[in-house]
Amino acid sequence: MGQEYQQLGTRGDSLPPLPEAVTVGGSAGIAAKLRRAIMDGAYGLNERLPAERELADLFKTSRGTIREALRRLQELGMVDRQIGSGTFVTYRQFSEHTEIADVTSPLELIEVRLGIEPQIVRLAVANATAMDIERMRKSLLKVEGAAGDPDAFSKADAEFHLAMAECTRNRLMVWLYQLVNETRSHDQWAAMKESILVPERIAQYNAHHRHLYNMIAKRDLDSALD
Amino acid sequence: MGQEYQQLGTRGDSLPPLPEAVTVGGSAGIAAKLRRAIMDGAYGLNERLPAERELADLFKTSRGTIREALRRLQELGMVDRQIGSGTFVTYRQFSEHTEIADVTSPLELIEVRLGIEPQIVRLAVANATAMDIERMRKSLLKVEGAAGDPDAFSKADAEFHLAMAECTRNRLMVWLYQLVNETRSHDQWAAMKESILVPERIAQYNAHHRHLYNMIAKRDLDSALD
DNA sequence: CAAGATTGGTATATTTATGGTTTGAACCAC
DNA sequence: GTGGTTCAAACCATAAATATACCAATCTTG
Repeated sequence: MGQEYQQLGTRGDSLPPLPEAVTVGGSAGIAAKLRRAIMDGAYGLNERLPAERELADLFKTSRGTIREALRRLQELGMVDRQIGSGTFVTYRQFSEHTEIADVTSPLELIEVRLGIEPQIVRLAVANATAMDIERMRKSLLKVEGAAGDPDAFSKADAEFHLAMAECTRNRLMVWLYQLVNETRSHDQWAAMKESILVPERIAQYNAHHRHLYNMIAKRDLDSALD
Repeated sequence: MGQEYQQLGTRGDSLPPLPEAVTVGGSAGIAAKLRRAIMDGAYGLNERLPAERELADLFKTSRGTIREALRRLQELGMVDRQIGSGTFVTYRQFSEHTEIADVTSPLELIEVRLGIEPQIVRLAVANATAMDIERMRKSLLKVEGAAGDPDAFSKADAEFHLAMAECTRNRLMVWLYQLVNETRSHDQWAAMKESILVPERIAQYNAHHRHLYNMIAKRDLDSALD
């Protein structure tokens, strides 16, 4: 039984001499190595670590020791373990630059959306092809079919409006609208979704959707912008 | 499944002998590979992916695993699946500013700009602070001073409209408008600039600018949207 | 238009992989 | 000796992957 971690006097680790001092052996040392690996990004957020038995083989130690090391990481909140699945990283590297989506309030999103959509309708009425309208029709059916599930509705709703944006045949417009949709998928909006998308509101939206579709399909601009 | 974490050296106390290991097996790995393929353009927009049974054969896995992977892609909004037809890509590569800018025509840019600006004016009238208006005034003076130089005028014009966008106090709106401005700085637009920005047209624009400024400064919505 | 083929959707049972737990032995520092 | 740690092996509970069959919508072909 090679007990290689007993050389307390000598630092076997070739990493720069950290003030944390000598690399200890056993579960503590393994925990430190794994922690370092996670913080260095070797394992990203939500990624799975090797199974306990594999780690035991890799570190030439027993599974019990690996479990002890993982238990420490779990107490540190760096990993989450799930029976039957594996051990997953929950540590988030703080490299994130603040995305616009993270600082956009639902009100700002609605303001932009309301501002863009009338122009989308105008251009859609003018430029939509038969294929565009067909795609829009399918999206309409899908969103109407998802009226019972707020989550599915939200997704289908985004798809419908995107299909409408594509009717403009304006790539920049499609791109802008897609960005708005992406923003919509973030935290604050997701939190509001449940409370906003009550059946009554969904019914209103669906009526509006069908109205928009009919007007674009019939090329009736004045009515669509009511 | 079969991922062999190669045993490196048998150094007793080595650096973390951790597996490179991004290759998570199972559905997660399959999903990652497919996602990569789509984002690399191997499958374009609205293109059909191989059938589930084919993919299962390709990846040497079961259909259930393929379905799980596709389900993840669907949740990411990258694919759409239709019974009897297949799985289709809904992901658009236009996520980088540079790419969309290169394929946007001046007409598309104008369409978007005309669509956004009325809403910007509305929100600006409602939300502008004294400081915002002061900044807008300075930009107005600068753009009026650059009337003789098409290049300087174009730059100052963008600055003026950005100042107006900032009057909305809507970060998403400002962000969108910045993107529009960035797009405007590219080749096709630059080529047209010389021919479009004749003195007469510049005078028209400047009159419009001053009108917008006055209306926002006076909080006069109806008049601004004439 | 009708029939067969193709495709995604669903269900079920089996196998495999993984973390959780227990037990017992060996070793070490105190 | 005592307590703590490590090692080793076995077993359990859960989840994922596999394998198979069938259904429903769609497409293709005659």
